[in-house]
Amino acid sequence: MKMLTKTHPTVPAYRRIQSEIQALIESGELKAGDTVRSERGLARTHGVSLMTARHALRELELDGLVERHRGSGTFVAPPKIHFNKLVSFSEQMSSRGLVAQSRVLNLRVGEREHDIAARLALAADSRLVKLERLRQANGQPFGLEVCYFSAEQFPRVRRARLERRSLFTMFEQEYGIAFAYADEEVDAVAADSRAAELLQVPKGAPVLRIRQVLYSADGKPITYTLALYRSDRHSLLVRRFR
Amino acid sequence: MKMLTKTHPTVPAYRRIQSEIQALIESGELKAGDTVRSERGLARTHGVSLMTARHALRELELDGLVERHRGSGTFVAPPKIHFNKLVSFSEQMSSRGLVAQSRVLNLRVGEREHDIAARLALAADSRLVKLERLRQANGQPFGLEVCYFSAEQFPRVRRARLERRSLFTMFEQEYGIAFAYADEEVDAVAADSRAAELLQVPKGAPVLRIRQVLYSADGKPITYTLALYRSDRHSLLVRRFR
DNA sequence: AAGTGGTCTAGACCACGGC
DNA sequence: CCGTGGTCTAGACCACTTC
Repeated sequence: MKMLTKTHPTVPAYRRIQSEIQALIESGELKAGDTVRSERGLARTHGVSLMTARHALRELELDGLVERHRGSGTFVAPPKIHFNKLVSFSEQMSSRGLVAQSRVLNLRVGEREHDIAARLALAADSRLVKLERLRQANGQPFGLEVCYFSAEQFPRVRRARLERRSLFTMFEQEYGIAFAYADEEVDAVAADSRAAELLQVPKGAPVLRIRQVLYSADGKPITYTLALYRSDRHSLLVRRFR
Repeated sequence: MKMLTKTHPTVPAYRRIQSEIQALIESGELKAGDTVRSERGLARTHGVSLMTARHALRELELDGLVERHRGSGTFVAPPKIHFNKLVSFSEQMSSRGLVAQSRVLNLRVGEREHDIAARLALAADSRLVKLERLRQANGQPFGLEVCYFSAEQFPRVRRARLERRSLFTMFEQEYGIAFAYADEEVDAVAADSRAAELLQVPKGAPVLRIRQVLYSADGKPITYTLALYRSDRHSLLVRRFR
């Protein structure tokens, strides 16, 4: 019944313990397979009860950072490969050791396209920003992306910035929007003549089409993107469960 | 300090409480938005401590079955739409209101294909079962699937059964294998003449190619499937997070 | 046997929500 | 104000793994 020793916003004790261990793992001081201090050890040195120390380790387990084995201990989990993870184009490229580049082909403000507005849960005649970019990896054309979003809600778009920063970053920094998830519809289509030329493939070549709606943390659709990828340079990885 | 009142395998108290509430939800007795009994209420009627009742509700929350709100209570969560879920062909079809059919084009035992054996973590010269099926929906050709698995581990394959039961079911019933997840690599290719004929599309038409490795619950790869789908009749839905 | 995680108790105080 | 979930205590016994 003490409940003292806190800065006012009262970070729970189990959170502090959890963060401390998480920091050790993220800094590399604890590597995959290393044993993590036991419940009893943590309880003693942090001056908390067993249940509280246990809570901290349980949360780390739920986050996938540690594995717990009855009778033997708690261990740093092997780094997870993130499947079905939402990443920006540049993150995607750099994780494969490629240099990402983007060329803005078109940037128009004020487009009206009913079907796309509908997908973004906007009024049918809403003004949209339409941004068309050619994605390149190591200087080679890779994909063609056309992205739409509300011109009213997001008026500050500057072409120059988009050449360097991702749209992703722009939305986060300029508008404080945190993206949470994206729904993608994937199929195969034949490249039309314009796409073929830009992607440098024969007209009619099969390309991967991805139509994506990106949602913010509060569940609102923010952008709609139609993308065509050269199939020889891009394939999609999906993990399905259960 | 009692710890009595148990059948021998000792189902933990929090699990019993959890199962009981889960049953109420699954049977429809509790519907989305309904309030679930409080920690204190459950503790009293189940004769357990608050921490134990709390544990039960916490697990239900982690399973996504309930939402908890401090100060107001615990509520049945709205039913979740399962994204990136592993389902059989027939489940996939019936969820769209279509009738699934399968025609076995080929069933060969004893194939040796080094690259595929490698993907299944088998010795390079392992004997494989190769099963080729034409998938149809409402009588229309839909996709072409070639599936491989170890002939040594799974010798009991009967053509007749595969026309009706899914491979999925066969593995589960005959070998007690529970599938856990699948990794899929998706791209777009042009239909070769055989695929074009079977799928009734022009030669060279873009088709969606999915190469899938299916894993059992213990993380072992069980089957490798190469599938081609008519793009006009099938598109893949993926949800990506974060 | 010693140490670990898993379950559990019988309380407590707190912050928050709705009345 | 009262009921709710969130955090926490100072213990306990059990099942399991390692030595």
